[in-house]
Amino acid sequence: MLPKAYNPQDTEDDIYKMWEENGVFKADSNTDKEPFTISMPPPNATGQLHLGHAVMLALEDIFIRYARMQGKEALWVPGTDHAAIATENVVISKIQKEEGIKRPREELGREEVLRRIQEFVSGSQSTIRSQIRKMGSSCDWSREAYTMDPSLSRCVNEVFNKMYGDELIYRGHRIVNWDPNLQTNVSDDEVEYETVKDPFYWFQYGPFQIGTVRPETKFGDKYVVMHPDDERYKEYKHGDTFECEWINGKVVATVIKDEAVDPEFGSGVMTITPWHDHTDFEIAERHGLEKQQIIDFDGKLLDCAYEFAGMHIKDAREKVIQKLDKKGLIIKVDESYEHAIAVNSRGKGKIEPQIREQWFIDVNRKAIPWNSETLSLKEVMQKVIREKNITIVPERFEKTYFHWIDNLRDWCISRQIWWGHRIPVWYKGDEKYVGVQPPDGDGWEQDSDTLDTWFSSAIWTWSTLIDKDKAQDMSLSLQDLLDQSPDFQKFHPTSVMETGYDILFFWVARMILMTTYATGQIPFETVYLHGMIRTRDGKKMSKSHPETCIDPLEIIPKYGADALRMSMIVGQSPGNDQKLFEEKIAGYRNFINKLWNASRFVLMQCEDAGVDPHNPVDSFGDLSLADRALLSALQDLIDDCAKGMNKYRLSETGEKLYSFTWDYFCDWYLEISKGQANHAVLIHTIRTILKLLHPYCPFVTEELWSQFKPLDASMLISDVWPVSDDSLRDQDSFNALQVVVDCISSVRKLRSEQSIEPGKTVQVQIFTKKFSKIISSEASSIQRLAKCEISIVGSTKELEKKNSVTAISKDIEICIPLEGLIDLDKEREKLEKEQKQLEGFLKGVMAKLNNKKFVDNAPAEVLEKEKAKKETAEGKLKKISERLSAMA
RNA sequence: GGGCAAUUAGCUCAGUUGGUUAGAGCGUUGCAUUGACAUUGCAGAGGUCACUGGUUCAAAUCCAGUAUUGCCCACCA
Repeated sequence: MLPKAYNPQDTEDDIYKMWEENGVFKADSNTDKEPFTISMPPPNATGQLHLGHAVMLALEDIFIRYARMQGKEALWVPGTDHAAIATENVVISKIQKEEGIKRPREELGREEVLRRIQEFVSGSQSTIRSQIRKMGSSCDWSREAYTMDPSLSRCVNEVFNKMYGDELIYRGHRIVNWDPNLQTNVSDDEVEYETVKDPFYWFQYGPFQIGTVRPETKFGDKYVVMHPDDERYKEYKHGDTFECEWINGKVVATVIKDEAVDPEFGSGVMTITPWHDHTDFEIAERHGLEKQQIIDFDGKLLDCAYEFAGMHIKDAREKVIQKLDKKGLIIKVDESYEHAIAVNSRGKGKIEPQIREQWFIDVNRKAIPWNSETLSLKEVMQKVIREKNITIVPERFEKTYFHWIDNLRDWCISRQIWWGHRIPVWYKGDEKYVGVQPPDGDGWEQDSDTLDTWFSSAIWTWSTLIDKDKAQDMSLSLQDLLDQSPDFQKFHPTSVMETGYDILFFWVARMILMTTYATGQIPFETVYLHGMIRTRDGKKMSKSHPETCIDPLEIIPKYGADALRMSMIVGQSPGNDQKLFEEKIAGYRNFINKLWNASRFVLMQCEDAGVDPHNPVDSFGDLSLADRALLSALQDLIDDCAKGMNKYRLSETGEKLYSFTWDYFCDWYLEISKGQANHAVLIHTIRTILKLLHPYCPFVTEELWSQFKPLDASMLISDVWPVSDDSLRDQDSFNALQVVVDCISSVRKLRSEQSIEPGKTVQVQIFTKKFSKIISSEASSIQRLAKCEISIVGSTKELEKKNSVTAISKDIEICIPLEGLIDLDKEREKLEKEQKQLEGFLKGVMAKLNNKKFVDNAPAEVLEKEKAKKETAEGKLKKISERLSAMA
């Protein structure tokens, strides 16, 4: 016998082990079955699973389990990401903290640092692996991948090489977002802005007044820029020069007219620092101006600052101001100026733009053959979405996506860190070699930079499917590798890319770009974007607020993975954030337990009746009204689930399953069936519910399945998804049961209104013509559940006199009118109103159906629906007019 | 500055091409409960669907505007 309450801790690990040992997660590339593939967004190999991962794992596992039960060849590829900057950052500061080494890179050297990082990553990976298992994720561990695996690294180099060959990758001196703390540059997308308050200084610069928050960068300024249409500065011509007193003596300045200057801001004149500012850089490029480096890569001032040289910019500001003030060049200071400063999203170091030689991907060069055209990467990215080759759920993110592409600049892919894929370019003197492998001969030195971590992530859907042995054969080209990898051939393109909307740009857009370019295949059919999980106050969950922060590793032992999964799925709609708190999880724990106990009850019933719950259900025998209604509702549930799952409406489907199981099956059917159970119906229904619920809560359903599975069946995870059976559909019985339900609840209500003692049986007269048959056949159930004795009175005459629901005597006799007790005027009014509405409705539907454009364009399904609407409305209308004329 | 969204019960949220009386969970109130389950059951209270107009036989749903909140992108020295 099962224990009274479900304890997930007793079962979950064993069940996962059973699945894994039986190889049910493992997909076969050599099969005729339709493939269904998901590439798991690889967690960073830096730490622990958090709720963001948990929601991702839950969603994807539901998709995968559903597909698997539908008989598809379901493959879910797990893996981890080396997370270049994030990981290096974590390990470096760990070394600094734990070993007191101030500059680990300098002191330990490249090899040792990489070894330390690798060590850290290995530990982290095994933690993550076990955490993914805890969630019940049915991913194919035999195909586990890591962005730094040899075969994946090979793909990285192949793609780099191909792009270089197509002149889509170039090296150039550009202004980049330099982080002096981490000694690397970061991409535009990794830059965040923080609002700070800084004094805003006004200086006299020759005849002009200029404003700045950063006087410490102004040493080299020798251009003044203004808008060409600015009337105030008409007298100054582009190219005019003048001499003026500045920080370190006199300088010669040149007037530049450029439209980038906003005449409304400040005095409409500014000086520029092209080496350290994006806008200034662009202005300087346009006019061919000199660029001078003022700040070095550590954030210290260079020689051009004379007496300030070597000083950190943080300290220089005050000193520079003092000097300018002495010279009388400061006009005024605005102390409460607010502006945004750029920081690195990794580590929050302040960004100091610098000009450096970097590797870029050219997003505008037309180099990709596409049908009959040649497109740029940007255009490819736009095209696949515009032409609906990929569906984004929810759709509105398409707009955000296009907006991002419109603003997209060339992608800087080189990073000055050590952890990651080293750029596959080698130098010897002035010679340069680009290739997948190092060049032959001595004296070649590889580029010291590594690639942006998103470069390898961008090919994740397919680099993980490349045959590992084939990848060692260097004689094969990239195309050969693709052609000769069975997994790639079978499982790519993938079916769904499920991830958080926050990495739509970082990752999803780049996968579309890189994969479509490199393989000619669009990486996925659907992008499903989930929202962030927030605390009850709507704040981001972060480790700094442990009191409101929910840690899946604490929740799972307490409530079970199933409950956690359901609490994250139900109530979450794609693309929207959700608030999660413990009470909600407890609610689903209760649901799991309810399912458990319902099963326990059914098992008891079977035992009492000597029925083996493993029996096959071939026929149901005699069906009661309740049985027929239940089976009918079950068919609708099966259809709703399939529909909901196919449309990725997981929240709605989960809710339906919840309410069917609890409200209908447990609270009604099981109550009614007490004493007169149809075991075949009970077993069939439980089995169906377990199947439908399996994707949502795999552990408890698998555990219960072992109690109910037919003798020849195996594990639930690999069982077949239910299909509805129209012969079991019985709308009349379903409606009739509603009458019985109404009847019981009316009696209960009256009992409570009349304050009748709970134990006491009451007599109830039910006046009804239409439902007398149903009620008499279900009399025993009603009497038992409502604790009453009923008598059915066929005539309504007697009741009409009373004209209301009445307790004739306080505790003896109660009348329940179900029909026949009608206020004629009210009824007529109601009917007329309904008639009017229906007529209007019909008019609308007819207009649609007569509209040729609609009929021609609408999908068959929609058309059917409209026709059905029309028919039901017509039927209703007919009935109403019949009733109305009968009343008259 | 540009864009995207949200506003529904005390709280958290569903509500999909406009269609009966706007739903759920939690909380709350009353009652019940000794054989599936107190991780329970039954019943109830609680809503001007942010506001103002418009379209329609019919609007939480579509349109316009207003207010508040959140997010994304860009960024001005």
